[in-house]
Amino acid sequence: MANEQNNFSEIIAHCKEYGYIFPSSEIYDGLSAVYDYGQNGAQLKKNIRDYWWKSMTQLHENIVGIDAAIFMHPLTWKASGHVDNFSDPMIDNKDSKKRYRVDHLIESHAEKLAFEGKKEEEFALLKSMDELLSKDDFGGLKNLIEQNKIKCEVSGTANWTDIRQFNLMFSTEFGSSVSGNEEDNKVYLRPETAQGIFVNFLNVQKTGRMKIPFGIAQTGKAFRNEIVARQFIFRMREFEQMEMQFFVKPGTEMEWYNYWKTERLKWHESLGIPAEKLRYHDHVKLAHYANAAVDIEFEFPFGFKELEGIHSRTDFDLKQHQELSKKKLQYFDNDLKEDGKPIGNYIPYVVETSVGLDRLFLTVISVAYANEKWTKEDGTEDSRVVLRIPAKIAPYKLAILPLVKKDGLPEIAKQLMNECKQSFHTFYEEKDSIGKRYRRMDAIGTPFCVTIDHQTKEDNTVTIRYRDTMMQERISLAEVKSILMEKIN
RNA sequence: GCGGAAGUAGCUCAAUUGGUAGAGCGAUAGCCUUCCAAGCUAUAGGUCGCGAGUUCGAGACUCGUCUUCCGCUCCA
Repeated sequence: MANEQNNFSEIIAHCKEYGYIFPSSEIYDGLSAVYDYGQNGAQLKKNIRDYWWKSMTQLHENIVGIDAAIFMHPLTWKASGHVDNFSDPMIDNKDSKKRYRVDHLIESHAEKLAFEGKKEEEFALLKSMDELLSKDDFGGLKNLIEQNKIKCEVSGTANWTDIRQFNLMFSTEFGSSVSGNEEDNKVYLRPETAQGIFVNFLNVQKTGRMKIPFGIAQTGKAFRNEIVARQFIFRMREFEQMEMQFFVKPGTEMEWYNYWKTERLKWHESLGIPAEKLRYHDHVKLAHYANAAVDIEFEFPFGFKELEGIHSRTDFDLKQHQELSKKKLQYFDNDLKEDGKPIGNYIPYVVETSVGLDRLFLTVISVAYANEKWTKEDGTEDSRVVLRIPAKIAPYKLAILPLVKKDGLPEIAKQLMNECKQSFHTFYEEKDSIGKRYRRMDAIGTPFCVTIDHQTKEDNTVTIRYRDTMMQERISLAEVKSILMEKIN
């Protein structure tokens, strides 16, 4: 356990040291639970995102991608339940440090009153609570708690903090003109990308002439005000999701749920994530919108945690949006029933796959990172830190290294670089000994190095060196590009 | 938010009882040319997290503050 913790700090340090991830606004001491991706991190993140996008849209002809705005009409979040379900007032007991939802605390006291036969007091308490809650009168609620001498079950004291509201969503002001009422201008930064897909369901279905079943994919930033946000990029306030909502005929949702459940696990394995580090975790307690839900969990250095969620969301979202927008969000199914007539209108059911891009990034890095030590043939110790990132998503695909920086070797190397850089990301380096340069490429996860030496000038061959095995072999200079193209696809 | 620990160069860490900051690695430039880090030379880089106080004098002592890490609390 201590070892794993250690390993995790090593990974975090490595990410910073080699341009993968920096704490946000670091020169100002950072901003809690916000991180920036550096030169190598941004490239890796983009490669993962592209890989996902391609596997969703290009490899499934019935899935298309969109890019909806982060700002959405405020009613969106009323419809989704985010406004009402996730902004409960909370209160802490100063002695036990235990935190309660204010309504839960008062309700459990009311139950106690009922148990004692004090029906009238119970009724009065609940009535005043509802009134105060609807007015957001936190001072009044605290008075109510104090008047009723409601105590913490753990500490047994009535030593309470002030009531505070924890909002899941970030809000900001919309429009440059200021109305008298702040609420009029209030918009939220989306806490999930899914709603951008739901509100565009009809636009995409009609303009793309999509037939059910079909999917809409999207990647993008989302924002959540987590109460506690730690564990590096695992839980951030600003993060990126990769979501696909799959619209199906009601009654067929379990079939598709199971399809995506296996499909998504296979996809993660295709990224080189070992099967034994992945597992399903079925939700027993379901969210208000779902009739089935499973997480794909990955064994992070700090334990098995959610990487991707697959939810059968029923017709909850479309139905809600239909109700609040007063627009019909239905699909006319022209497939024929047994009686020869079309099936007709219905609100589709939705199966969602939703993976955190940052979590996937951390997964890839966790799997890739290795601090290796071994004994050389002459008996001395040797070591290296290597990121075994799969070639298809590695930031740099190839490093081109002249063995020495004279005798015309850099010229040959640069010519090769010009030939390759249109096709894939290459890195050129002529400083320091060749071994040191190999180590540097290991540390940032470059899968292949090609070294130009004096023999190159004689027979047009170069050494290709493999990051994972440290093996090397001679190949033709002319074939470098085509060999690389083959290896990274 | 609470409790504990820690903040000195890019990284890892030093600096005797308070006397105006050092090393290794790394980086940069040059030398050497050698297919798996740790050869030679030179250079750069720190108002010791920030603010105040005590003192002739503070990296060190006191208070405050910020940040990070660990634990608890919360998490659709």
